[in-house]
Amino acid sequence: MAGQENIINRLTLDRLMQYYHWITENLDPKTEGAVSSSQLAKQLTLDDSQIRKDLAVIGVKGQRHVGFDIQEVIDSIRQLLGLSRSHPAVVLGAGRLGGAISSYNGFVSYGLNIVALFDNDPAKIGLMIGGHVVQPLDHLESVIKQSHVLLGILAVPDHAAQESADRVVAAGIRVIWNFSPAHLRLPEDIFVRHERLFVALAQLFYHLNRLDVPNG
Amino acid sequence: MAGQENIINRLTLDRLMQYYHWITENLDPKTEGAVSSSQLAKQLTLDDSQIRKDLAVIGVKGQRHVGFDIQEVIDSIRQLLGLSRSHPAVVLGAGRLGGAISSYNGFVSYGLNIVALFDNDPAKIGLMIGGHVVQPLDHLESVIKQSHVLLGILAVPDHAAQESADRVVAAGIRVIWNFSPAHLRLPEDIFVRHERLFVALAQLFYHLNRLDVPNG
DNA sequence: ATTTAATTGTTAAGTTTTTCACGATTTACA
DNA sequence: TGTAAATCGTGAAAAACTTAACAATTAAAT
Repeated sequence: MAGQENIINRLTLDRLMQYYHWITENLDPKTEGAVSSSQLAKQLTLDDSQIRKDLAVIGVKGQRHVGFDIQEVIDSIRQLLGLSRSHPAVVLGAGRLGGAISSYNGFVSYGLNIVALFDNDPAKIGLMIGGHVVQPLDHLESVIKQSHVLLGILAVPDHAAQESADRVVAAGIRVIWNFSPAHLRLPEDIFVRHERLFVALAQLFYHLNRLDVPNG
Repeated sequence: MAGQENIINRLTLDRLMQYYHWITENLDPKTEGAVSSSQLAKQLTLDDSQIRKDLAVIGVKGQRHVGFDIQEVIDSIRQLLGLSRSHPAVVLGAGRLGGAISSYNGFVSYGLNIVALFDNDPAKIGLMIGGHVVQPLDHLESVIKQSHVLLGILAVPDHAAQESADRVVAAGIRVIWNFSPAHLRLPEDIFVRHERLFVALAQLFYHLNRLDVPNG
């Protein structure tokens, strides 16, 4: 049916973002008109038909013997993700990780707009981190409402994560980017992306341990 | 064949780490003897047979009608990943992210041992960050060799990533945890885990955009 | 004009991962 | 003792995801 749109899955979205990033970093739409799936595949160590499928999902058509129009790929992904718009977000937790997230310009260039940074530690309140004054948690609800914020970024310690999540959801947040190790239990209509950095250690250590074993 | 061991895949390792984390944070082996797969599944929003299969992979047997012995689960995962050992690592990039990684105690408690933090910005060299003095990149090779470091953590900007990776590999690093957005091209025997935080924005923005659409 | 090489679009095949389903046990309890 | 409830272990089914394959087409080269 017309207009019926399937939800694009996580892996495809992640790869589309990678394509966008690589193309905008490495190609100039003015001098280079097209990019082929095999070129992208080689650069990103992926399968070329995977790339053609991903682009088909968002309606980008290639030209045979030529490839995909760079400007069209860029525009389509920008359109799909709203990269030209500003996406307001609040960050909870003004520790080192929260500070890093709040001040990283790479995210800003994609349209992530941190409107406030919160912490409940009196020693941190008032500090300037990455252009943001650290505010007390009391301000959370009013900021979320006034700035119509729908995205919450959690960079709080494990023990505070569930409570923080419940609180931002109650205040109107609908999408959460969770950097805490805690698994959050939230209503089904709240979208959560867990970053779970610590689980990577499992894979890293496992592979390190196998290096010693000759028969590994 | 005896001793033949299949490589445990990424998803299983990640989940095992989650089990370990949840159990050690929430259960006490002394007071609670066993944990059931359905209990874990409920807490982590997973399928219970998934959990039984993951534990079977590492040889942990449960007891019917009881569950899995908590101490045995903990010990087996610690053993598998070498969580009782110290894993020396170097961090490249003493920006906010590199600083956050270097000073996060959560990683330390799993045995990650940051032996040095490097940067090529003269303004940063000599600074104390999370208990580590920032060193110039000239020291990189000697530190890696002297401390027998096999794990390198990259928290450098996009444009410096490939060069940094090549350099640590040349110095003896075999496993890389890459926080830069760049896709690294390295020899096949070097294990790389890409963190690629920015790709999460694709999913977050996509879901945010769909909230507005009533028919989404 | 013909041939060659490159490239898409897409179907089919293959692989991996997750979920389901249920027999076999075991414990608790009436 | 017998019944009910809980739980594992595992094989089969389903779902999700990736890779292979190739006809169709196009541009470039000769």
